[in-house]
Amino acid sequence: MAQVKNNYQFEDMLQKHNLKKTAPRLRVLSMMYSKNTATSQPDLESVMNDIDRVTLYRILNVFEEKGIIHKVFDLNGTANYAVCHSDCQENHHHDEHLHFNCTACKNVYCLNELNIPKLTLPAGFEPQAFTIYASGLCPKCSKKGTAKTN
Amino acid sequence: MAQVKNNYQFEDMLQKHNLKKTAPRLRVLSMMYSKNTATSQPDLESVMNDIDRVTLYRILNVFEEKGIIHKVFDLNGTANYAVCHSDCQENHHHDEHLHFNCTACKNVYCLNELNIPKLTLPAGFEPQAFTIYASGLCPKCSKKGTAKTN
DNA sequence: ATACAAATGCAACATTATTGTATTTAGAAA
DNA sequence: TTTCTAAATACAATAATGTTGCATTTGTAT
Repeated sequence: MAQVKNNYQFEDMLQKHNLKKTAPRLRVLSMMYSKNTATSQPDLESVMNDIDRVTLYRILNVFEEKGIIHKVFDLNGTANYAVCHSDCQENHHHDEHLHFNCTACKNVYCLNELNIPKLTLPAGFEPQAFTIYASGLCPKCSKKGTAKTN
Repeated sequence: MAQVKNNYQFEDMLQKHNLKKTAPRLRVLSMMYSKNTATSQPDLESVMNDIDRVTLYRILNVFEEKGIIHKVFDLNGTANYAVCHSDCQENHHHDEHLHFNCTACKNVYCLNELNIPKLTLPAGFEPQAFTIYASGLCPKCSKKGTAKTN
């Protein structure tokens, strides 16, 4: 489920990160916290179409720097943005979770719960971060496909 | 090491996929087979700067459709292209390997050898493909960083 | 209430990708 | 070899995405 927060909490978040409480920022926050999937850049732009495109880019950038959201590219290379779970810090993201890209509805899910197995790389490679992408059908779409009715 | 092939083999590859043997296609093939890393779209364009940009896009697209190369987005969302290993077929890629993106030299390595552990997703998710990204230092760059001299 | 830094809005521009069409070319057929 | 045709390339135009600089507005500390 989506993380439910009210406007006061969003204002607190901004204050905590030394960001001014502005209407565009609050709207972006509340939009992203109302969903349990990442939002694509095109979607964000069309939903927030009265906010200047450049402003939106800048809001997303500061939010990412501050560890409020993280950026993830879907299988088409399109930027998607999702709220970070609690333990992200400024300039140090803990987004080593699995990103699931549904091939039907195109939604990107962040599966935080999943623990990523440790991988051993060939000699010489010094990995610092991992991200796993899976594609296929999400619960909603797989249900549709196999359901007797509909 | 890079897979070494000569021009005759490239011509065979094209013929096998019912593609005409043209100079631009052969040049793209030989360029990509000469490297052991993926090539970014910007790099491709600057190296192949006398081939029309649109032609390059179309060549990359058919090669991908035919299973000759695969596209991988690096951590910045930039498209990178790499030759597929043997068992890729038309419209059915087997690129479930690990992509290693070096944070220093920006190169993307396809680590085919590595076997990907099976992951269990939350109920309802029906994964069809996995890709793992790792970022960090590649052998060349990690050596540079720790070397006494240089 | 004022002042100032920060944020927004706007204009211009850069890069990456797509579509349509005329021209050229590879390869098959005569 | 020459001719023919579908395929491939080149070129022009446009769309989508992302960036930079600067003037204006706004949040907030004083």
